[in-house]
Amino acid sequence: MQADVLAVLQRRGAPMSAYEVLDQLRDGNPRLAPPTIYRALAALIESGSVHRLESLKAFVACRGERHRHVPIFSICEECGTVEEAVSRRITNELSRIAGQSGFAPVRHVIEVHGQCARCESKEAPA
Amino acid sequence: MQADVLAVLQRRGAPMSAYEVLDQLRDGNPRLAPPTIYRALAALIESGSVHRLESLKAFVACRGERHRHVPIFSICEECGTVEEAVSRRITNELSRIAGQSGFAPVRHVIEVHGQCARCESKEAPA
DNA sequence: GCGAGATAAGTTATATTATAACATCAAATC
DNA sequence: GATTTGATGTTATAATATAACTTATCTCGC
Repeated sequence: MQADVLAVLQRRGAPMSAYEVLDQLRDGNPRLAPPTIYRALAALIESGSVHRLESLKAFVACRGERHRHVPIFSICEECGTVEEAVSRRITNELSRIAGQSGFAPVRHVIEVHGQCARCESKEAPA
Repeated sequence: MQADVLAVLQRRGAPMSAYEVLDQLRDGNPRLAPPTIYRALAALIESGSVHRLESLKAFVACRGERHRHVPIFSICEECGTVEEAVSRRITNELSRIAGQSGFAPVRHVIEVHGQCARCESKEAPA
């Protein structure tokens, strides 16, 4: 099931809601129910193969290295495209800030909303 | 209504779901319905007085400067405490990364989950 | 083989979060 | 006082997510 869910997300290459994934997989398995999908997603997230985009309530296949990185997502509000980046500097700086108050980070959520280059140039073509 | 909602969030000083806010305000106004709360929250977020913690699906009164800052939230998964911080370095670095791909940021979501100093020391007291 | 334990998936029901769509009301303006 | 405007009320429902229990499958030791 995890493989199926991951395959759907990878084929799409863009964020999908859990229910979109569900609908896809129901084509081949009409009795599929939400818990099955959510469990597969939880396992995939645990293993780092999938990320949840908190601010979109959506899921996307990981496109960076699969472990121990802090992904930074750029989310275009026009076309929905999502880019995944990594930055040691950001990671370090977040650790530093956390350290100041003795906070022990376990998980980072970094999501930047805006407009990608493509959509920007379309909108303000001057 | 915005004032009422903000007051509830400030009194609590911790994240609350929209429905928790709703329940509070229903004490004085039993017919209150979700859209009213969500509308007030939307306006407060727009004005910067309230933030939505995406990864908690919850809302919190702003405790930083009210405008034009990029808040960084530390969320303790033990006790639920949330700290709000600001870092020019992070903001700058995110701009730099965005700039590389021509992405124009509009809104940043930075949330760090982990354990606060207090809960950490309680848990591993050696 | 076969039973015990572990893991994943199925199933049913429901909880939680959020919004659409339309109605009402009150103040501001003319 | 009619009219527009903006906030709120009201009803209904959409979208997201999980609880709780059941069933199937696998594997390991015997």
